[in-house]
Amino acid sequence: MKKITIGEAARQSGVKVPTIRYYEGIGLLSAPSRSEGNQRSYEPSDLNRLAFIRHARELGFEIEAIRTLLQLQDDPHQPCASADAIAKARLIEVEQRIRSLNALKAELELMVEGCGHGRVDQCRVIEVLADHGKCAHPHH
Amino acid sequence: MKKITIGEAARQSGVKVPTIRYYEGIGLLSAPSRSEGNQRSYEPSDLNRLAFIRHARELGFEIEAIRTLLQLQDDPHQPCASADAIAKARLIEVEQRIRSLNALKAELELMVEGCGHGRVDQCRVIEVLADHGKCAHPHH
DNA sequence: TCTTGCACCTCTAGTCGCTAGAGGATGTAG
DNA sequence: CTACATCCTCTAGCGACTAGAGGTGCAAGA
Repeated sequence: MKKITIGEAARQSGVKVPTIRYYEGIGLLSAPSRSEGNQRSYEPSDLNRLAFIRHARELGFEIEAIRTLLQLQDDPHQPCASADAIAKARLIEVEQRIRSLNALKAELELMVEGCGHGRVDQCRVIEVLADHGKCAHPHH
Repeated sequence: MKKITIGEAARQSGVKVPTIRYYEGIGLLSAPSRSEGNQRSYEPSDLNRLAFIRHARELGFEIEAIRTLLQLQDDPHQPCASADAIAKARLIEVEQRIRSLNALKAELELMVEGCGHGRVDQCRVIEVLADHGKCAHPHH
């Protein structure tokens, strides 16, 4: 149960020091106790919360979504419908993003393949950018 | 060859009015001539440039990359190696992004499937977030 | 004990690519 | 002439940090 400095918490959680302070500032993390010299001193249990946030951020959840998820975690007797809804919404976002990135990928591949490595006036990269009609799938 | 107001340019190019002014402000678009009453008045040829920018933005190119691409377009005798390099770099970015989003998608699907729609203390969504080790592929 | 040097503190400002709003001028249709 | 839409400039805000200035705390070596 020994206390941890912010630097140690950063190392163990993988969340950077200024980011931890930022999370505290926006109320995502409650303010820890302080040492005599006014330095933040964390409980080991704070690391769980930090890991939770980090993981959720890696999965692309927005801060406000994470705020809700943390509140749910704090009150385990609530129904988990909201958590489910947040995750489902995120899944749909990700699926859409993948679809649109796949379209972009196809477009970029055509551009790059079509580049004859000559001069700009024969370059398909520039040409396609200048004329959307030359896209393979012009509906992006 | 008749002149066009900013609103009309916005309608025809699909770039919003404040965004056109913003592009002018950061020097992506050269300042157009003005009417007697100080209102911007565009040439039809400005619409091409606007369309180019819009298309490049849709493909996810950053403003600085677009700035370079526009310079290349303005000087068609240059070799197109830079354009090619920019497009290739963007392609690699997109491919990486797709890979990482596919990993996220798998993760989110597991979370959502595993949610028994009961209470938070049995919810896989919360559980997985709290413990990265429960991920299917913990290397994100 | 002193000093070195890193880690910590707060605060402000910057990043990117816009977007929103205030407060006022211009242009056009009836 | 009067509405009303559109235009103008300017500043501030968004999300999620990141960077830097200017100062304090703390542990270890000489």
